[in-house]
Amino acid sequence: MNDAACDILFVDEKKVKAVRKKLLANGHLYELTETFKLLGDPTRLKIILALNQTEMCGCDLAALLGVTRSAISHQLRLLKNLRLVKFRREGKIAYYSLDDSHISELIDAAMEHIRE
Amino acid sequence: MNDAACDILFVDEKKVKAVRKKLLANGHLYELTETFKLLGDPTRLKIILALNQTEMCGCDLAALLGVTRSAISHQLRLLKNLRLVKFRREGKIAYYSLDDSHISELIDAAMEHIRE
DNA sequence: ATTTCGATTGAATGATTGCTCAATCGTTGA
DNA sequence: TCAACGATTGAGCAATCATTCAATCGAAAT
Repeated sequence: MNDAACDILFVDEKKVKAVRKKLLANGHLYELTETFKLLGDPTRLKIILALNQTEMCGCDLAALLGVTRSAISHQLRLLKNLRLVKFRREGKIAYYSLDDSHISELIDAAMEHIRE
Repeated sequence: MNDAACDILFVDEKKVKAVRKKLLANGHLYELTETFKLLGDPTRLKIILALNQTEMCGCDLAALLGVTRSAISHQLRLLKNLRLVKFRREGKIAYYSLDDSHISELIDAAMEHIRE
């Protein structure tokens, strides 16, 4: 009847405490989640995969993905914040590219899982 | 004034077409996105990290993360669908564990990126 | 059989989010 | 100095999503 009592009574407390301790020992839990979250959107993932081939400007990316430049810009800001992409400015045009070689390894690892 | 005209006029069409072709050559784009999306939620990621340590039942996970068993069950269903976790039933209790060794490699790769 | 209890499911809801539109910024060239 | 144009930003909207509650299922024990 009392859920709290149930939890306290039947949970393997020792196991839970040990797992929680190790879980909290990872100080990068938040960044880890945010990184995966960024990759977990079709538009952003396509941006990443495109930039993994070659650097592109916002206008190119908008044309490639069929969305407005504004949408691309919003997403690129998020990707920049987590240092997934960087950019260089050439006159009016900003050319984007991947910031970190680890990212393609990350994607390769995910592909390995999908291929089962 | 006409955005469409702008896009057609100033985009590096050749580059965009080449990138698009390679992008479409990856037939697992959808699954790739869904996999990252699943990892990009704090509750689900903690479930994965916990199960990476040891198998646990739903009740343990609920106690560990401080949410209802129902919430855990909903998330586990998603994780099962994409074959990220599996389970064995022992009487009334279902014990969950990771389905695939690639997942911890995936997380390691993400940690590499975060550590910059 | 009936009770127990963990697991599951569906509906409802509050929060998050990805997009577009409109306005503005910054750099270039006339 | 002004016009052009790609990039950026903020507001608003529609859609998605994570959670809880309540009800049900299924296995085990009495």
